[in-house]
Amino acid sequence: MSEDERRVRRERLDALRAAGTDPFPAHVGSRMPIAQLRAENDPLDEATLEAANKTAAVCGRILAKRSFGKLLFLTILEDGVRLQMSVKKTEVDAATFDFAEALDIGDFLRVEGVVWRTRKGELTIDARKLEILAKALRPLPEKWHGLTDTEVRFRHRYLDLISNPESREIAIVRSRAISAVRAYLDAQGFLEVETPILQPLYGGASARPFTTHHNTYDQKLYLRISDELYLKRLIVGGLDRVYEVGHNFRNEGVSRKHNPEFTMMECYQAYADYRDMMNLAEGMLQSVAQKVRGTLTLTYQSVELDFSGPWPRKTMRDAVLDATGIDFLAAPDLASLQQAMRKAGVPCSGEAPTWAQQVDELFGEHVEPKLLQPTFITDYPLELSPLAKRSPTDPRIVERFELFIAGMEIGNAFSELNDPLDQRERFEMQCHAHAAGDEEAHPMDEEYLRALEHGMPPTGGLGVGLDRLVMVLTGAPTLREVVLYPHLRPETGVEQGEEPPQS
RNA sequence: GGGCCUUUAGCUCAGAUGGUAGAGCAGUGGACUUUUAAUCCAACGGUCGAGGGUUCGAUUCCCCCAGGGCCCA
Repeated sequence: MSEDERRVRRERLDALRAAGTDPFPAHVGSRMPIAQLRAENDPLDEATLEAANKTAAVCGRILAKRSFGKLLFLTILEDGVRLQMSVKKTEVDAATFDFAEALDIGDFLRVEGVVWRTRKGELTIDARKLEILAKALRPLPEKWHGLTDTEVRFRHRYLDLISNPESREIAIVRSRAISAVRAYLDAQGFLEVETPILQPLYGGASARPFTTHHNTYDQKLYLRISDELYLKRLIVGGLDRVYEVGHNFRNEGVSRKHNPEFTMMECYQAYADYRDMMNLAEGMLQSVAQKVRGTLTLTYQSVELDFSGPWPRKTMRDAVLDATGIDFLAAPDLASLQQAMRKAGVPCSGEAPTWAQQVDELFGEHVEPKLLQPTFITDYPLELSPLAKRSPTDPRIVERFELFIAGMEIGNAFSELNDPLDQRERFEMQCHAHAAGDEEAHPMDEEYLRALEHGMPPTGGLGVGLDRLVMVLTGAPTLREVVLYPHLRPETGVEQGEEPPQS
């Protein structure tokens, strides 16, 4: 019969209980964070520490154990910082030494002891008193190679966070970045609000929704695909600067840049337009980069990104024209645009059903991947933007921009359409598109129209994809790296609540 | 959804033109008071992702399914 590690650990847990020690005590004695202990003692040399003979107590999880018979070294980890501890047979009683020897990698403990420095110069706490804080029944991933299996890293993110400091760093940067976004908006007088995630009607973006059901009301509900329409109703209500940070849900596949649920910041500002939103976006992202990375020069996949402004602003027409030689405004319908593409030698999938979608495809294929430096692309075809205000100079386009960084759409903004009659027409256009097979087309929203009919001031709105922003800030190659729990298919053949054999 | 790759011990990985498999780390026993990927000795550890087919025999070849990755839509 082979040794089963979980059984061995379980037996040790039982032995602790049998000896009257709670392996999961409720209270933790006084302690000093390891980071603080290091900060105070790292500058001190061996002789100084020996003369000081300082006592301290720290807590942490055991990462490694090196035994020398009468001397034991353990490496513990607390809040991302490591510390070596020693247990000497000559300095503790026999029971404490045996207890230390029976500790497993992964266990949490509290140690009180004397701070010293080894011959090799390692700051170490020499135990006088040891207490277990929590027993681990499973081992940690391998100490040298760590955990690399992507699937395990995502399914058991806690192991990833322990094993891979880069993953921990991403989680920390993410949190700080989102805090920095909030701080920036708060400082600009924006009010953070919360709007429904469960909505009777979805809207504010082109996407298919998830559906769910409310039992007691026997009501069909959608998980929101954006916050937009509810936030703009608050503008109607006189909350002139509002924002929300939250999850949106879009019923679509997973890719390097997509997860079915993702985090978005949306903000709306009364008496502003999309130009104001450009300034806001630029200022916000510069502030975030400076705060969390301490610089306006970032490196993404070995490309240096310069966040110092002003960021280039280019119309979609010019961007497509420069990349392909095609002026889509001079080819104002699908047939002439596709003819222009053939003439320019640009491959045409022939799948785009409308002029605007052909423009979108051209842009997505030939322009977007090349937009590495922060760039605002402005003036989108009206059909692609049913909630944006028409350009006063060209009725075919709207006052909208998207912000691109590292070849990804990071932000989307427009001068919000506040003409209820125009908005109704746009919804009707969307309904026709839906009837013609565009499943992502926007549904009619009478409640929203009603709010607009009461009057909405000129308003600028901005959405920023925070997951992608964190990708840019951390250099992460995929969105899954910056989402702690990315969407995965259900695992097959999972061991369910398996009990180790009882002794 | 399509193409390619991948799934072997708890972890990181080898491997056989078909004869049921190895290493390092972890774990176990032993030695060891300055290690930090500790070292040394010994024993232990596997439904080779699931199912089916071909075969005397499949983890290996074929089919199919599932998970994961990359690229494409």
